Amino acid sequence: MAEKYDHAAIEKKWQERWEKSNAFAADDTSAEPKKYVLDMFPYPSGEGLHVGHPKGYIATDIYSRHMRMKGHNVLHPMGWDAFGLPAENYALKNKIHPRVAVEQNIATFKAQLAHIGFDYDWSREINTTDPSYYKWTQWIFLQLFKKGLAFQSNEPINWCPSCMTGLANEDLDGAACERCGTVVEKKKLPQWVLKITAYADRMLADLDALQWPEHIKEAQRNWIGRSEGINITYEIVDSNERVVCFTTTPVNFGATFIVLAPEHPLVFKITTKDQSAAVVAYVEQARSKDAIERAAQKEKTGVFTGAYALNHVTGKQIPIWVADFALADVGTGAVQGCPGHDMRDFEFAKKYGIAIPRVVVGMDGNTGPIDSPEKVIEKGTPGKMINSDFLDGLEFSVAMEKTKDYFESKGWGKKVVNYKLKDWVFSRQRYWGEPIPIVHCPKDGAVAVPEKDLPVLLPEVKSYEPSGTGESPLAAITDWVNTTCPMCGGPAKRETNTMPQWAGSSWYYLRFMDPHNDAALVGKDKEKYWAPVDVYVGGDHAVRHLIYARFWHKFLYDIDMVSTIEPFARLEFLGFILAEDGRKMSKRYGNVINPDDVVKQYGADAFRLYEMFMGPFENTTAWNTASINGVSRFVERVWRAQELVQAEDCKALERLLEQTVKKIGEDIEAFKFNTAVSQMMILLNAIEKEKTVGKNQWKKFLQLLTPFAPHIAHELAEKAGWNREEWEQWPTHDPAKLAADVVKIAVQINGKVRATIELAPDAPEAEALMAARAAVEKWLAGGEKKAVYVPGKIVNLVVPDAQSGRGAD
RNA sequence: GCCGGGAUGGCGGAAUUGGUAGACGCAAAGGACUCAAAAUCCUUCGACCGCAAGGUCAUGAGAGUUCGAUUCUCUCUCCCGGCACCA
Repeated sequence: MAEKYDHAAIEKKWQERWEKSNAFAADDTSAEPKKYVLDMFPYPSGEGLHVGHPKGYIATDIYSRHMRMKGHNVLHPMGWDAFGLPAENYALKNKIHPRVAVEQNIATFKAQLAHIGFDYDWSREINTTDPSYYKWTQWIFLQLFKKGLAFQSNEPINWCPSCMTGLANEDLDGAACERCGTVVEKKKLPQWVLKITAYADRMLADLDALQWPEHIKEAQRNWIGRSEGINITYEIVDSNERVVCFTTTPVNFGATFIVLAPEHPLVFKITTKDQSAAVVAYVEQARSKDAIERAAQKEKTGVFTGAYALNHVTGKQIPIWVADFALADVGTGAVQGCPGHDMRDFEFAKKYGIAIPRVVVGMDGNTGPIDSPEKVIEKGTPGKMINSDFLDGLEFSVAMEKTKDYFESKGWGKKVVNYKLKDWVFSRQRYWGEPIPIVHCPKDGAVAVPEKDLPVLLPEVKSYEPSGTGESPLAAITDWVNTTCPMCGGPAKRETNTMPQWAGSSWYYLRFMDPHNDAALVGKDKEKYWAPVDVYVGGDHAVRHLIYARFWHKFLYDIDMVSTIEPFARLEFLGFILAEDGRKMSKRYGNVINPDDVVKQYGADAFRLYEMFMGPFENTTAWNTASINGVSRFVERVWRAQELVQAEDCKALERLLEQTVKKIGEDIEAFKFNTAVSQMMILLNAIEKEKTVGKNQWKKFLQLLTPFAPHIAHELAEKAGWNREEWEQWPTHDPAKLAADVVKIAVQINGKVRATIELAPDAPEAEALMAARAAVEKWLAGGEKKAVYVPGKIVNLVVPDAQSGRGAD
């Protein structure tokens, strides 16, 4: 009897050995095919890792170990995304400097990871808060600035009164701060903004070719929110002003009013004296509500400005209203109301007694007045134009295109593409971030810090609490703020805002290719060798990180820093692990499971196998401690099976082994780890049943097991006496050995299985039918109408209905 | 409301993409070993009828296509995710 498997000792032994031999260092020049396998790097929080975090890391570890065994040169690195609010808030709460907090948290995370036996190349470890790293984050900002893609703005931005900082649209959950749930306010602050919208079209178009999950691509498409339409310019009657309305559906023969958002700059310019008091009051009350309150209103409200615009095609004067259902930051902030053909416009017109003409006849053929919501024919539904002069009889959608052309030819409008995506508000009024490398000079304005002076170091400071005034805490450090202008040498002040948490993670995958380069963010040779990331694994971040990184990458491509148009060729989405109670794992609920405890009790190999065996990789699944027993038993049984190894191959195992080699290779490639694990269990079950396994067969089995359970596999291989070259390679399967001599074939009567027979997989039809009929004789008394034979699969005999239902009774 | 993804035993989930539904595992029940327990091993394990042989029903619901549907088509219900007074 072999001794009981001592996972603690054996796992420690191999982890130390791998670390000492630097076993997983990537080679920048190898001629072997390269694979860059990357996890979304973690944010080292104060809570430490819970069992959900390593799930993705285990998957990439399996994938990359598998690739190494197949002879690939693999880059599988790890690093830390450590700037931003969570670290700063943690530091404030615990009264330690964020730098110290981050150091401690990283140490914790790293120790936890070490126990799981990952194959990271730690020589490439990076940390976004390291000056040698953020030097290049700042460098990218400067390039954006030089190309006019980073600019200053005074537009009102989202301000979280609780986090005391401005936020990008991507940082919102609806109208609330994604971090703390506080409803954001609009605040006018001088901001740095990145022109991500300049890349909207390319980010949209290039999605198609990516090997990404459909729901992520869809989320990005929704977020970019492209819509084609036309900006129509209306003359305002008795005024020199004009109002521009954006519409995708110019049903202009039916346009009977215009609505301005309360914040629209024209509101007070065009409001007549009589209406002034009402408009002022309306705008006041609209401003007092936040976006959520406004959207929650059941009824449309609005007030007439007293002004009219001229409808180009009907020649009629149409009233201009102010209403809060028009949103200042959507389109042009002004909408033309076509109440017969838009539900929202209909409600508004109905309430305020505005004309509702019909200009489209829908499928119901109804040509009467549109007097109830059901009769509204909205865009996207089929219909024909009516009461529309030269458009009459045309299909709705065709007429819209024709209208756009017509308006453009008349100079009344201009076709435009509108995006929901807004430019990236890039300033944060907080301490723990990359300083924005800009100097403000009274003479030269905003001046880039010369590249040779990078990084602009984040100054050490005693008090880094947010001021809440819209000024960064850095503004209080006068000897840091006061500097000289790089252009004129005169006195100037540093930019005191910092970059958002998402800056450092927008390009980190490039730094892993060349982490110690002091002359460039990534050397061209290294970039060409490694790019793009072959497989990127992570959850969440469907929009923010993945859209920001794609934006920066495309910009770096444009300035010839990278050679691919997309950073991540393939993305595998990771389903979360919930707590046993079905809730999110959180310190707050006290339901967190620490991987350290699981590894201690069951071992890293069992832990790894369990997380992969839980279900499909992309599924969200609840942790179930009882279920670990299964994989834990599996590990113990593997250990015991070494006693069954004999010199001679076991014939009975041959075909199953071939199938297993094939299946596990395919499953790893496809990220179907759950079925791969189950296949190994099937093979082990067979080995135990046969009570013997050939030494060569055992070797193959261990090779298949290595990516999943590397510790025990290495230990058993060592005990069997194989050296590294001999066994650290992926087994191949022989397709000829996959085919069976005889297969079980189901015999169906009218699609119901009545018997099984054994046949050669390529048995001729006559033979198959004869055997089948013999097996189900009693069902054929009423005759046979038809026979279907699919070799190797099935025989189906069709009999008259009366015979199909009953058996012998 | 629009878009994307789902729904299979007590539970997690399989099913070669139209061919024996429930692989593999958990939990549960019975048995062996043991003074006992743990561990291990053996057996049972979708529902219903039946002593059994066997049969009937069954992949969210309902229709359809097909010799044959968890898989394809349509309608509906519910769940998860993205967007949303988006003009």
